[in-house]
Amino acid sequence: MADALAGGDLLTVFGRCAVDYEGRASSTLGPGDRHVTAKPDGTVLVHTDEGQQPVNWQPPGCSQRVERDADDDALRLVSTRANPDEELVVAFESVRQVSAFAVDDGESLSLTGSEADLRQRILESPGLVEPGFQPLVTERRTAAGAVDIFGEDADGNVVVVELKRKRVGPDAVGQLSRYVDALERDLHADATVRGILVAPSVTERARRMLAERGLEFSAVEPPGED
Amino acid sequence: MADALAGGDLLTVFGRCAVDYEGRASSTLGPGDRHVTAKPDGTVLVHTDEGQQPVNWQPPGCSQRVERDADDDALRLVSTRANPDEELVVAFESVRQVSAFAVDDGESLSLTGSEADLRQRILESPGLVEPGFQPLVTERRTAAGAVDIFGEDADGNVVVVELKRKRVGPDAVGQLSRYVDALERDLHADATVRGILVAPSVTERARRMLAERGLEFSAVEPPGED
DNA sequence: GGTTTGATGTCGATT
DNA sequence: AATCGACGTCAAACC
Repeated sequence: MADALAGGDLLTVFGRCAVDYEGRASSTLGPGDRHVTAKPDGTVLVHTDEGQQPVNWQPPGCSQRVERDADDDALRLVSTRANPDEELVVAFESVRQVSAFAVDDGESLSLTGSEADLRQRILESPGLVEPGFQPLVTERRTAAGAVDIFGEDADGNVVVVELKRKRVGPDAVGQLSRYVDALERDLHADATVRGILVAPSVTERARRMLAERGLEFSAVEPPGED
Repeated sequence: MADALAGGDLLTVFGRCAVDYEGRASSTLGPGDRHVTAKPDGTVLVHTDEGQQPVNWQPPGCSQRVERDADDDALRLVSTRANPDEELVVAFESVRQVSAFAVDDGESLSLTGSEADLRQRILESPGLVEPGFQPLVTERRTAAGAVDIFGEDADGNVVVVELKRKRVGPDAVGQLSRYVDALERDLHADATVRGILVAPSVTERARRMLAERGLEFSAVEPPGED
């Protein structure tokens, strides 16, 4: 088992265990049946029978080792990392299955429908934002961070576009607002800066917040399957 | 295997497979060795040998079924859900291991060091924010959302406190800023509203943004292990 | 290594 | 069912 850990295999253990974590936060989990995965990149995942997220975990890059208790011969998986200093201990009281798999996987995921795809769509058809909109730069830096699309409208006004791939809430309004404020500062007071939130839809509270700040919304869907 | 899916077991399959997903976004993944988990609550996880996150997944509540191809006898795991309409298909070309586990887990995770723990600490020792601070309400509603702690300072000014358990960036400043703006509206212009961001530390950009908006920062650590 | 932001984020609470 | 904000968020891009 220690060989598998050292040899680049993906290791899985199913059994009854208790889990302790100490690091950015602290947690304890009493005994129960769980599925534990230790990946060759240092990742550790502890899964119960419910939920998409692991109940405990350790990120890639961690050091992992298997210990066997001198007294009761019980199995323990210990994973540690520095910066931040964190430790995860999975203490098994019984083990039902241990497996080691050699993994051959050369393929990587191809995904469409992301914000990057929406940006591409806007750059190809700027009129989707509004007639006459002209993109000038993407990722333009401001004192408040990088603007998704920086451009100008049909009248030559500066336009800041913030993109979201799905329905937006107050957080996106805050983001757009920060960028508009920062640009008005950067460009002094000589230019009108319009802020347009581009997303499939907007929540009611976000719509009110946009109105209060003089910001706008334009409905555009991210590209679907092609 | 279909029995295990129906019977409340946790099912795992390791083998060479291709994965297709279509829903909020779309993805394809060519053939490779992966570890697939199907939980009795409807969760599906597809893990490669790298990374903490699954390369593909389906959330709890999905309907899952196992199909065997009439022609080549190949195994397929199909998971679907409505609202949003999503489908995940894992098509195996070879299987190295199939396991089904009955899971007995009555314990739940106990975690300390969360934002809720930080709030508790502040309510017990309000002076940590600043001398004379008096909490009045938690989760006070405003037009922009609920404020973490609403209170007043030694001079009777209204104080809005936004809590974060770790170092904060621009997003937290935007959040606090929205709450202060909303409260100044709600309470008309007759009161001074102070906004204080309470967290272990702040990034440089966030510090500048606080200063620009007349907001404040107070360094408080979340409670560690007890 | 720190900072900033996107994500098929997920998850829980509340309306 | 929709909304909102926390999360040991994770992960990537940029500096």
